[in-house]
Amino acid sequence: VGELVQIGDVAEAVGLSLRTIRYYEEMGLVRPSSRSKGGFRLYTDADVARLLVIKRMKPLGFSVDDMRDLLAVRDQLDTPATTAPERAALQERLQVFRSATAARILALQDELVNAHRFADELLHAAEEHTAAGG
Amino acid sequence: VGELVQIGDVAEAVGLSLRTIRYYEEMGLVRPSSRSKGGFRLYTDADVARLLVIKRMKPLGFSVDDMRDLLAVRDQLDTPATTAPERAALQERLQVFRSATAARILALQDELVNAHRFADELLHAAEEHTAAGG
DNA sequence: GCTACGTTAACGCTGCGTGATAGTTG
DNA sequence: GCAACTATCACGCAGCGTTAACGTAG
Repeated sequence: VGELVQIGDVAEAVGLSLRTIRYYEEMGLVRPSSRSKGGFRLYTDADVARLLVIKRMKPLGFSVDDMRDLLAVRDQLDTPATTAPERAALQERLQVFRSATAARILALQDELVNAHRFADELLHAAEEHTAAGG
Repeated sequence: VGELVQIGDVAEAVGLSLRTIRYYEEMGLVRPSSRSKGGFRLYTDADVARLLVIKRMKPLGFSVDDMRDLLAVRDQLDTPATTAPERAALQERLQVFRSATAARILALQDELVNAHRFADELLHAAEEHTAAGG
Protein backbone atom coordinates (compact mmCIF):
# COMPACT_ATOMS: atom_id res chain seq x y z
CA VAL A 1 0.00 0.00 0.00
CA GLY A 2 2.76 2.38 0.85
CA GLU A 3 5.10 0.28 -1.28
CA LEU A 4 7.74 1.69 -3.57
CA VAL A 5 8.21 -0.29 -6.77
CA GLN A 6 10.84 -0.25 -9.47
CA ILE A 7 10.21 0.64 -13.06
CA GLY A 8 10.13 -2.98 -14.21
CA ASP A 9 7.27 -3.86 -11.89
CA VAL A 10 5.44 -0.72 -12.94
CA ALA A 11 5.91 -1.55 -16.62
CA GLU A 12 4.43 -4.99 -16.14
CA ALA A 13 1.58 -3.67 -14.01
CA VAL A 14 0.41 -0.95 -16.41
CA GLY A 15 1.47 -2.50 -19.69
CA LEU A 16 3.90 0.13 -20.85
CA SER A 17 7.54 -0.36 -21.84
CA LEU A 18 10.39 0.91 -19.71
CA ARG A 19 11.33 3.23 -22.52
CA THR A 20 7.83 4.64 -22.71
CA ILE A 21 7.66 5.26 -18.96
CA ARG A 22 11.01 7.02 -19.04
CA TYR A 23 9.89 9.01 -22.05
CA TYR A 24 6.80 10.27 -20.23
CA GLU A 25 9.01 11.30 -17.36
CA GLU A 26 11.32 13.11 -19.75
CA MET A 27 8.28 14.90 -21.16
CA GLY A 28 7.22 15.95 -17.67
CA LEU A 29 4.18 13.69 -17.23
CA VAL A 30 5.15 11.36 -14.40
CA ARG A 31 8.12 11.67 -12.09
CA PRO A 32 8.86 8.79 -9.71
CA SER A 33 8.30 10.00 -6.15
CA SER A 34 11.77 8.93 -5.18
CA ARG A 35 14.98 7.24 -6.24
CA SER A 36 16.98 4.50 -4.60
CA LYS A 37 20.40 5.30 -3.21
CA GLY A 38 21.91 4.07 -6.46
CA GLY A 39 19.54 6.03 -8.69
CA PHE A 40 16.79 3.49 -9.45
CA ARG A 41 13.38 5.05 -10.01
CA LEU A 42 10.92 4.20 -7.21
CA TYR A 43 7.20 4.63 -7.86
CA THR A 44 4.28 5.05 -5.45
CA ASP A 45 0.71 3.93 -6.12
CA ALA A 46 -0.16 7.49 -7.05
CA ASP A 47 2.61 7.52 -9.64
CA VAL A 48 1.26 4.30 -11.11
CA ALA A 49 -2.22 5.80 -11.16
CA ARG A 50 -0.92 8.69 -13.25
CA LEU A 51 0.56 6.24 -15.72
CA LEU A 52 -2.76 4.46 -15.94
CA VAL A 53 -4.50 7.73 -16.80
CA ILE A 54 -1.96 8.20 -19.57
CA LYS A 55 -2.48 4.69 -20.84
CA ARG A 56 -6.20 5.35 -21.10
CA MET A 57 -5.68 8.60 -22.97
CA LYS A 58 -3.21 7.25 -25.47
CA PRO A 59 -5.58 5.25 -27.71
CA LEU A 60 -7.91 8.26 -27.69
CA GLY A 61 -5.36 10.12 -29.75
CA PHE A 62 -4.33 12.64 -27.14
CA SER A 63 -0.81 13.99 -27.51
CA VAL A 64 1.75 14.04 -24.74
CA ASP A 65 1.04 17.74 -24.34
CA ASP A 66 -2.66 17.00 -23.91
CA MET A 67 -1.91 14.38 -21.28
CA ARG A 68 0.32 16.72 -19.34
CA ASP A 69 -2.44 19.29 -19.47
CA LEU A 70 -5.12 16.95 -18.16
CA LEU A 71 -2.87 15.63 -15.41
CA ALA A 72 -2.17 19.20 -14.36
CA VAL A 73 -5.91 19.89 -14.14
CA ARG A 74 -6.38 16.76 -12.05
CA ASP A 75 -3.56 17.82 -9.75
CA GLN A 76 -5.06 21.26 -9.28
CA LEU A 77 -8.49 19.87 -8.53
CA ASP A 78 -6.99 17.56 -5.93
CA THR A 79 -5.24 20.47 -4.26
CA PRO A 80 -7.35 21.81 -1.36
CA ALA A 81 -5.75 25.24 -1.64
CA THR A 82 -7.30 25.68 -5.08
CA THR A 83 -9.96 28.40 -4.87
CA ALA A 84 -13.48 28.28 -6.26
CA PRO A 85 -12.84 30.57 -9.25
CA GLU A 86 -9.75 28.56 -10.07
CA ARG A 87 -11.84 25.41 -9.98
CA ALA A 88 -14.30 26.97 -12.38
CA ALA A 89 -11.51 27.61 -14.86
CA LEU A 90 -10.29 24.04 -14.45
CA GLN A 91 -13.80 22.77 -15.20
CA GLU A 92 -13.69 24.59 -18.50
CA ARG A 93 -10.43 22.91 -19.34
CA LEU A 94 -12.01 19.58 -18.47
CA GLN A 95 -14.82 20.43 -20.83
CA VAL A 96 -12.35 20.66 -23.68
CA PHE A 97 -11.25 17.12 -22.96
CA ARG A 98 -14.82 15.92 -22.78
CA SER A 99 -15.51 17.43 -26.19
CA ALA A 100 -12.38 15.91 -27.64
CA THR A 101 -13.33 12.53 -26.22
CA ALA A 102 -16.83 12.81 -27.63
CA ALA A 103 -15.40 13.68 -31.03
CA ARG A 104 -13.04 10.76 -30.78
CA ILE A 105 -15.92 8.43 -30.00
CA LEU A 106 -17.66 9.53 -33.18
CA ALA A 107 -14.43 9.06 -35.13
CA LEU A 108 -14.03 5.57 -33.72
CA GLN A 109 -17.57 4.71 -34.75
CA ASP A 110 -16.81 5.96 -38.25
CA GLU A 111 -13.67 3.89 -38.33
CA LEU A 112 -15.63 0.85 -37.24
CA VAL A 113 -18.07 1.29 -40.12
CA ASN A 114 -15.14 1.85 -42.44
CA ALA A 115 -13.46 -1.28 -41.15
CA HIS A 116 -16.54 -3.41 -41.73
CA ARG A 117 -16.91 -2.08 -45.25
CA PHE A 118 -13.28 -2.79 -45.93
CA ALA A 119 -13.67 -6.33 -44.66
CA ASP A 120 -16.62 -6.77 -47.01
CA GLU A 121 -14.63 -5.44 -49.93
CA LEU A 122 -11.89 -7.92 -49.23
CA LEU A 123 -14.44 -10.71 -49.28
CA HIS A 124 -16.03 -9.56 -52.51
CA ALA A 125 -12.68 -9.10 -54.18
CA ALA A 126 -11.89 -12.67 -53.20
CA GLU A 127 -15.18 -14.12 -54.44
CA GLU A 128 -15.17 -12.27 -57.74
CA HIS A 129 -11.95 -13.91 -58.68
CA THR A 130 -12.56 -17.37 -57.29
CA ALA A 131 -16.05 -17.93 -58.72
CA ALA A 132 -17.09 -16.86 -62.20
CA GLY A 133 -14.06 -15.04 -63.50
CA GLY A 134 -15.62 -11.63 -64.29
CA VAL B 1 -14.03 9.50 -67.65
CA GLY B 2 -10.80 9.30 -69.54
CA GLU B 3 -9.77 12.52 -67.88
CA LEU B 4 -6.31 13.24 -66.57
CA VAL B 5 -6.28 15.36 -63.43
CA GLN B 6 -3.54 17.18 -61.58
CA ILE B 7 -2.45 16.42 -58.06
CA GLY B 8 -4.38 19.30 -56.53
CA ASP B 9 -7.69 18.03 -57.86
CA VAL B 10 -6.83 14.53 -56.71
CA ALA B 11 -5.96 15.77 -53.24
CA GLU B 12 -9.29 17.51 -52.91
CA ALA B 13 -11.18 14.56 -54.31
CA VAL B 14 -9.72 11.91 -52.02
CA GLY B 15 -8.96 14.04 -48.98
CA LEU B 16 -5.21 13.55 -48.84
CA SER B 17 -2.55 16.26 -48.83
CA LEU B 18 -0.25 16.83 -51.78
CA ARG B 19 2.65 15.82 -49.60
CA THR B 20 0.96 12.59 -48.63
CA ILE B 21 0.15 11.70 -52.22
CA ARG B 22 3.73 12.36 -53.27
CA TYR B 23 4.95 10.37 -50.29
CA TYR B 24 2.92 7.35 -51.34
CA GLU B 25 4.37 7.64 -54.80
CA GLU B 26 7.85 7.84 -53.34
CA MET B 27 7.08 4.68 -51.36
CA GLY B 28 5.96 2.92 -54.53
CA LEU B 29 2.21 2.79 -53.89
CA VAL B 30 0.71 4.99 -56.58
CA ARG B 31 2.44 6.37 -59.63
CA PRO B 32 0.57 8.90 -61.79
CA SER B 33 -0.10 7.31 -65.16
CA SER B 34 1.55 10.19 -66.92
CA ARG B 35 3.18 13.57 -66.62
CA SER B 36 2.53 16.82 -68.43
CA LYS B 37 5.17 18.14 -70.78
CA GLY B 38 6.48 20.32 -67.96
CA GLY B 39 6.54 17.55 -65.38
CA PHE B 40 3.14 17.88 -63.66
CA ARG B 41 1.72 14.64 -62.33
CA LEU B 42 -1.40 13.54 -64.23
CA TYR B 43 -3.71 10.97 -62.66
CA THR B 44 -6.29 8.65 -64.21
CA ASP B 45 -9.44 7.41 -62.50
CA ALA B 46 -7.64 4.16 -61.76
CA ASP B 47 -4.84 6.04 -60.02
CA VAL B 48 -7.38 7.87 -57.90
CA ALA B 49 -9.03 4.55 -57.07
CA ARG B 50 -5.72 3.27 -55.74
CA LEU B 51 -5.42 6.29 -53.51
CA LEU B 52 -8.90 5.67 -52.20
CA VAL B 53 -7.96 2.11 -51.27
CA ILE B 54 -5.02 3.52 -49.36
CA LYS B 55 -7.17 6.06 -47.63
CA ARG B 56 -9.46 3.28 -46.45
CA MET B 57 -6.58 1.22 -45.14
CA LYS B 58 -4.86 4.01 -43.27
CA PRO B 59 -7.23 4.31 -40.28
CA LEU B 60 -7.13 0.53 -39.99
CA GLY B 61 -3.54 0.81 -38.92
CA PHE B 62 -1.96 -0.76 -41.99
CA SER B 63 1.56 0.34 -42.74
CA VAL B 64 2.72 1.65 -46.08
CA ASP B 65 4.34 -1.72 -46.68
CA ASP B 66 1.03 -3.45 -46.00
CA MET B 67 -0.74 -1.15 -48.42
CA ARG B 68 1.80 -1.79 -51.14
CA ASP B 69 1.34 -5.48 -50.55
CA LEU B 70 -2.44 -5.39 -50.82
CA LEU B 71 -2.34 -3.20 -53.91
CA ALA B 72 0.05 -5.68 -55.49
CA VAL B 73 -2.36 -8.52 -54.77
CA ARG B 74 -5.19 -6.53 -56.31
CA ASP B 75 -3.10 -5.83 -59.37
CA GLN B 76 -2.24 -9.49 -59.80
CA LEU B 77 -5.86 -10.57 -59.42
CA ASP B 78 -6.87 -8.05 -62.08
CA THR B 79 -4.26 -9.39 -64.46
CA PRO B 80 -5.84 -11.98 -66.81
CA ALA B 81 -2.48 -13.67 -67.35
CA THR B 82 -2.39 -14.70 -63.70
CA THR B 83 -2.75 -18.47 -63.47
CA ALA B 84 -5.05 -20.41 -61.17
CA PRO B 85 -2.35 -21.59 -58.75
CA GLU B 86 -1.05 -18.04 -58.57
CA ARG B 87 -4.54 -16.86 -57.72
CA ALA B 88 -4.75 -19.38 -54.93
CA ALA B 89 -1.59 -17.96 -53.38
CA LEU B 90 -3.00 -14.47 -53.72
CA GLN B 91 -6.13 -15.55 -51.91
CA GLU B 92 -4.04 -16.61 -48.98
CA ARG B 93 -2.41 -13.23 -48.87
CA LEU B 94 -5.85 -11.65 -48.91
CA GLN B 95 -6.76 -13.84 -45.97
CA VAL B 96 -3.99 -12.25 -43.94
CA PHE B 97 -5.55 -8.86 -44.57
CA ARG B 98 -8.97 -10.15 -43.61
CA SER B 99 -7.61 -11.44 -40.33
CA ALA B 100 -5.83 -8.20 -39.63
CA THR B 101 -8.98 -6.26 -40.37
CA ALA B 102 -11.03 -8.49 -38.08
CA ALA B 103 -8.48 -7.98 -35.33
CA ARG B 104 -8.58 -4.26 -35.91
CA ILE B 105 -12.35 -4.28 -35.61
CA LEU B 106 -12.08 -5.91 -32.21
CA ALA B 107 -9.43 -3.39 -31.18
CA LEU B 108 -11.66 -0.52 -32.30
CA GLN B 109 -14.55 -1.91 -30.25
CA ASP B 110 -12.26 -2.06 -27.23
CA GLU B 111 -11.16 1.49 -27.82
CA LEU B 112 -14.77 2.56 -28.03
CA VAL B 113 -15.53 1.01 -24.65
CA ASN B 114 -12.38 2.60 -23.28
CA ALA B 115 -13.39 5.97 -24.70
CA HIS B 116 -16.83 5.80 -23.10
CA ARG B 117 -15.33 4.88 -19.75
CA PHE B 118 -12.88 7.74 -20.03
CA ALA B 119 -15.68 10.16 -20.83
CA ASP B 120 -17.52 8.95 -17.74
CA GLU B 121 -14.44 9.42 -15.62
CA LEU B 122 -14.11 12.99 -16.83
CA LEU B 123 -17.71 13.63 -15.82
CA HIS B 124 -17.31 12.08 -12.39
CA ALA B 125 -14.08 13.95 -11.77
CA ALA B 126 -15.94 17.13 -12.61
CA GLU B 127 -18.94 16.40 -10.39
CA GLU B 128 -16.90 15.32 -7.40
CA HIS B 129 -15.29 18.68 -7.27
CA THR B 130 -18.24 20.87 -8.19
CA ALA B 131 -20.82 19.40 -5.79
CA ALA B 132 -20.00 18.33 -2.25
CA GLY B 133 -16.31 19.08 -2.00
CA GLY B 134 -14.95 15.66 -1.14
C1' DG C 1 3.54 38.63 -68.19
C1' DC C 2 0.56 37.53 -64.23
C1' DT C 3 -1.43 34.19 -61.08
C1' DA C 4 -2.41 29.81 -59.59
C1' DC C 5 -0.53 25.62 -59.53
C1' DG C 6 3.14 22.48 -59.59
C1' DT C 7 8.23 20.65 -59.03
C1' DT C 8 12.15 18.68 -56.12
C1' DA C 9 15.01 18.75 -52.06
C1' DA C 10 15.57 18.79 -47.30
C1' DC C 11 14.86 19.56 -42.51
C1' DG C 12 11.40 19.06 -38.39
C1' DC C 13 8.30 16.58 -35.51
C1' DT C 14 6.09 12.78 -32.36
C1' DG C 15 6.45 8.65 -29.80
C1' DC C 16 8.67 5.67 -28.94
C1' DG C 17 12.22 0.92 -30.33
C1' DT C 18 16.69 -0.47 -30.01
C1' DG C 19 21.28 -0.87 -28.87
C1' DA C 20 25.64 0.48 -26.30
C1' DT C 21 27.88 1.01 -22.17
C1' DA C 22 28.01 1.18 -17.39
C1' DG C 23 26.35 1.09 -12.66
C1' DT C 24 23.02 -1.12 -8.69
C1' DT C 25 20.58 -4.51 -6.02
C1' DG C 26 20.22 -8.44 -3.17
C1' DG D 1 30.84 -11.89 -6.71
C1' DC D 2 26.93 -13.31 -9.73
C1' DA D 3 22.43 -12.64 -12.01
C1' DA D 4 18.93 -9.60 -12.80
C1' DC D 5 17.75 -5.21 -12.85
C1' DT D 6 18.40 -0.42 -13.94
C1' DA D 7 20.80 4.13 -15.59
C1' DT D 8 21.93 7.44 -19.21
C1' DC D 9 22.99 8.69 -23.83
C1' DA D 10 22.16 8.51 -28.55
C1' DC D 11 20.76 6.96 -33.02
C1' DG D 12 16.78 5.15 -35.94
C1' DC D 13 12.18 4.94 -37.82
C1' DA D 14 7.28 6.03 -39.89
C1' DG D 15 4.42 9.32 -41.85
C1' DC D 16 3.94 12.91 -43.03
C1' DG D 17 4.02 18.91 -42.18
C1' DT D 18 6.47 22.63 -43.60
C1' DT D 19 9.47 25.80 -45.56
C1' DA D 20 12.64 27.09 -49.50
C1' DA D 21 13.76 27.94 -54.12
C1' DC D 22 12.23 27.46 -58.43
C1' DG D 23 9.55 25.99 -62.83
C1' DT D 24 4.65 25.42 -65.56
C1' DA D 25 -0.05 26.14 -67.20
C1' DG D 26 -3.08 28.93 -69.39
